[in-house]
Amino acid sequence: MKKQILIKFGQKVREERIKLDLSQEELAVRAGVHRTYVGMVERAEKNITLRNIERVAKALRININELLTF
Amino acid sequence: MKKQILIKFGQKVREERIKLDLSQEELAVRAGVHRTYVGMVERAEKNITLRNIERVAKALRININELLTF
DNA sequence: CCCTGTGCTAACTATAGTATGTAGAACTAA
DNA sequence: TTAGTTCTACATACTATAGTTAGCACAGGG
Repeated sequence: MKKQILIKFGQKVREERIKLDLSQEELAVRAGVHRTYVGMVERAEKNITLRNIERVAKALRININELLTF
Repeated sequence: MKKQILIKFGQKVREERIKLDLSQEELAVRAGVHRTYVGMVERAEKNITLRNIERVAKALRININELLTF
């Protein structure tokens, strides 16, 4: 794993999560995914799918294309 | 499958592919994915991952966030 | 000490992604 | 007509990996 695109995406997620002052677990609950999964995505250890990208974007209250703008 | 986000994404891919006058197979070769996979994505039968979204975007010569703008 | 947040591992199950083959539509040519 | 070509839909089936879950470690703040 650890591909550039995943690293950038993970950083963006973390950045937006911290802006909202959320813990990984809080974000996970909002997005309807598992606690450790958010950590894995932020650490670029998972190649997230489109449906989960959408869930995370909604949980972060930003547009999906904005979440993909690095 | 057949979630709204996948339908929109599939439509966008097809739209951009046709703009470039590419067949599904030509796009597949450019993106380094399988022939039938492009068809499945366009028909919203597959929940594409971020790395493949990037590959398809590059093959279509558009930005990844543009491909996620519906 | 707790308690919270995060990193990390390992194992599991669900599904993404690969590959082959069949069929049919639309076109081209003989 | 009939035959050949290209493109796409669709049905499996396989294998790789996404996504789930539990558990342990450790740091920082109460």
